[in-house]
Amino acid sequence: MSFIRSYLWDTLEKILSTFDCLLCLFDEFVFFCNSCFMPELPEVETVKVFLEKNVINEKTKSVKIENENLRFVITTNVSQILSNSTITKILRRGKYLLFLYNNNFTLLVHLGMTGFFRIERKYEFRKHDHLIFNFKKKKLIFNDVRKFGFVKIFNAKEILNCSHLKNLGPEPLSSKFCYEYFKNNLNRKTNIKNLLMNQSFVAGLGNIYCSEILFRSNIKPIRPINLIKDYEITKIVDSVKKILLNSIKLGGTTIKNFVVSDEKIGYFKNELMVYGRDGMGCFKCKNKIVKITQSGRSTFFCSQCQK
DNA sequence: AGGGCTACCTGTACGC
DNA sequence: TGCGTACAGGTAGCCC
Repeated sequence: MSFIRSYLWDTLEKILSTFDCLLCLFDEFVFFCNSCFMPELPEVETVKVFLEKNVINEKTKSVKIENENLRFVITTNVSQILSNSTITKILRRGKYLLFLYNNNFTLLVHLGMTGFFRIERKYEFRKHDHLIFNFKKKKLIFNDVRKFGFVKIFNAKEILNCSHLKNLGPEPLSSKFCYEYFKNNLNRKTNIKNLLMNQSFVAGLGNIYCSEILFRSNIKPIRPINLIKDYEITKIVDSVKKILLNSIKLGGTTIKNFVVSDEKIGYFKNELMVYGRDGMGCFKCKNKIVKITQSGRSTFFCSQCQK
């Protein structure tokens, strides 16, 4: 009996300590989760919310550059400019993050394919750490395995006119992205998937969401845009907004499940209807999902449901 | 002018 | 087991 009691107690203690440990690492788990997938608009928005909670009004004591060789070399003036300044606001534009500082400088951040942030009280080096922001009681670390991401410093006045931001199309969740805007921009010679992927047409959509949006709209990704009917424009605009909003919402809820249940799956993986499902049955008609290559990128669709 | 292609990068999966 | 190769994708920059 005492053996059983002791065994149960040990087990309970183990479970509790694991749970406690998981809770402590909650913020890190959030970004491991993100790092499993390419950051598109909803993921960048989730990162933005995380940063708002953790680094707003925190004075940056110093910035250490562990490795300056990202997509663009990190200039040494980044650490000089940001030391002893305070982040007052975090903004998102498309897939870009903007850190606004109280000294009229703005740090432009792109997560690339695998970039993510984590917060630590005591810094522990991990492979592919590139940048460490030292605050009074914590550290913000930028890690990027494939180095497609970058950080660049700009004067606040120049930032909106920089080459990365000046040609970006409207935010898909804004009222600017609507039927009229879509209709007035169909004078390009391309197909619907490439149009949605084009950041100058609409900012923030990536390869995964484009496949999903077109499945929801019942439109084949290779369709030339001059053959898109008016009612289909409405359908696409609607799908863009619904899918993005749903994904942002899920980003905030199922991560908790991820932590508690320790399932090593991304939060929107369960929601994917076509992406990565080639050879498998369509959820609507059971027909096999097809994978093709468009402009060097994989596209997934159902030839039965999408015309 | 603008559309299309490719390099960049590294971990992972797979075949031999 | 171990090696080689293909693949994944966001963006800039080049080419046509």
